[in-house]
Amino acid sequence: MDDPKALLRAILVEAVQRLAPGAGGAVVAFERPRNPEHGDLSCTAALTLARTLKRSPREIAARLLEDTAERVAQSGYFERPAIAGAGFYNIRYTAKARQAVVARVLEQGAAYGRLAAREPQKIQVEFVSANPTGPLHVGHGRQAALGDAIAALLEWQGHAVTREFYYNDAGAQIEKLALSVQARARGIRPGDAGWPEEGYQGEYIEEIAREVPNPDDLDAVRRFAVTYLRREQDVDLQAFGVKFDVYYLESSLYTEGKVEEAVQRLVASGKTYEKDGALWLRTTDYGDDKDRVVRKSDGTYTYFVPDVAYHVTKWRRGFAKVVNVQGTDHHSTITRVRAGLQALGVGIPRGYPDYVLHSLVKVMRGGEEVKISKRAGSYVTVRDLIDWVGRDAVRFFLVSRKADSEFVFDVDLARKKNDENPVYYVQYAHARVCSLFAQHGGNPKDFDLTHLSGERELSLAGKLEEFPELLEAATRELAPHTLAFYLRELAADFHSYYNAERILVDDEALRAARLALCSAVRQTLANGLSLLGVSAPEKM
RNA sequence: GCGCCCGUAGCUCAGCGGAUCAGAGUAUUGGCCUCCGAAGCCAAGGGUCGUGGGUUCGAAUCCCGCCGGGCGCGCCA
Repeated sequence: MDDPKALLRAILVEAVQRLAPGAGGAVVAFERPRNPEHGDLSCTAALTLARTLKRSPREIAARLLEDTAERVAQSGYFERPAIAGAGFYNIRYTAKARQAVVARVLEQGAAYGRLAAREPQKIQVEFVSANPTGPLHVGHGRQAALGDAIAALLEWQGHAVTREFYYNDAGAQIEKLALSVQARARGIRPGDAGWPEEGYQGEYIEEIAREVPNPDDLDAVRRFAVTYLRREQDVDLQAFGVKFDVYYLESSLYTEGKVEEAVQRLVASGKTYEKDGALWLRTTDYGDDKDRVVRKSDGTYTYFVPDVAYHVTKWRRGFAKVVNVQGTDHHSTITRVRAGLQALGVGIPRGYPDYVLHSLVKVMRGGEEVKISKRAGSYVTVRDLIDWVGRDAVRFFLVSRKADSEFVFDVDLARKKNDENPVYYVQYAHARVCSLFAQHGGNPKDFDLTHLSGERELSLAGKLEEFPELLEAATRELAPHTLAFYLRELAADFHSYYNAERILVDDEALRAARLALCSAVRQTLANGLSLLGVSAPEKM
């Protein structure tokens, strides 16, 4: 089946090139007018061209219209276009085009919205990357929800995606963990004499301490504690429905000589210098506000070095694009890591890697902020959230906001099993369609979509048509929250339609066509929810 | 003090490569089930888009100042 929008674009690009021979096809851009009176698509080419052509947008639009109106209308997919406002070229889909959308969704099924990438890339998304020093906190939850959704979106655009978890299994934090567990095993409690400096105080330390077989062997304690907490994090991630392809150990960067190699390359690049007994890198040459220490005067490396070495492995492993999902508190590392990669001079692109930084999550319950949990002490855990509101609500809520906005997680709202809760609202739309099938006796097999002629059903079909391009934009912006908003809107349109029109009418042909539309809605909801890692229940 | 991010309806937030951008949900108020799940729908009220300038034919959107909030600013990781 041909793609109406691609056809429209081709016609307009051709006309634009006649009008402005130098202009690229990129000026043919479409907007989705909010006001339905302005049609389904609005081409802004005339506005964009006004400056270079030095003519009024309306005049250019009129020329475009004259040149293309006939062909556009003849396609059968669009009404005759019209010029409006400052010079917008407005297009409305015909009933035939909308009916075709329903057919397309049903034909493609679980693949509706997927794209066969024109240029498939090997892409890595690194997220969570929590050190094994305690249970995952809500910030990790936000990263897990965000990162997994971004990875899924990239896969849907046809890319080969690796989900990766990087963790520090050897540094000072781990040492502190081992000392804390050891102290606790010897009966020393936080605040007592002999309690390690800045030791971990959560109750989980006590649990580990109770089970550690040989408290006097610090190495053994360290290994035991790390294994214990890694296992616990895995259980939580599994409960959250997130699965990683690769767990990358920081220690391997040392044992495999990658850290040493990175340092040697940096020195060879001529971008380093010695000062005060330490080795520095001129990161200021790459936009950093101060130079950074590579090797401390005591001979050990700063964390910056393994960080750079780690990103070199990403590049060497063939990841053309890397997305790191982290909290905004890691902001300063961006410039530093990129500068380090540039200084190596191994051909890594300037903006490598990409970052998605998210702000804090504030958990509210009973009108008050929750700041502590029994198990972890000073913070709320992912496990707490899942226990309180269920996995679906946690995942949907955590991706339903722009990453860089602070997020207030309203536990009471997420617990509600009614219309106030957006997760249930969307899932309910899905279950409602399933319930229609149950009453009808299954999914309709034979249907004639030309019976879909009402304004409401055609507009609902139009909403389905937006899905693929919405996913494309969400992926480009690395912004899964737009998908959460879309699903809410689609559910709203469906509920509205359902209340206005009876689906299971006596007229068999009409009934079959309407059920086919509902089926397409269900499919689209299910596809969108699965991208967010949220279930699409048939009954609730 | 410096850097980055944020400030949109009572509340939680979309919109920010300029034009067709004042939006959604929720809360409040009033309607809709003898009929497909009312876990739903329809409608009303509610904002000089933090503030003061600037650029433009046009600014919530771009630029600058200020106010308010968040996060960074180690030879810590």
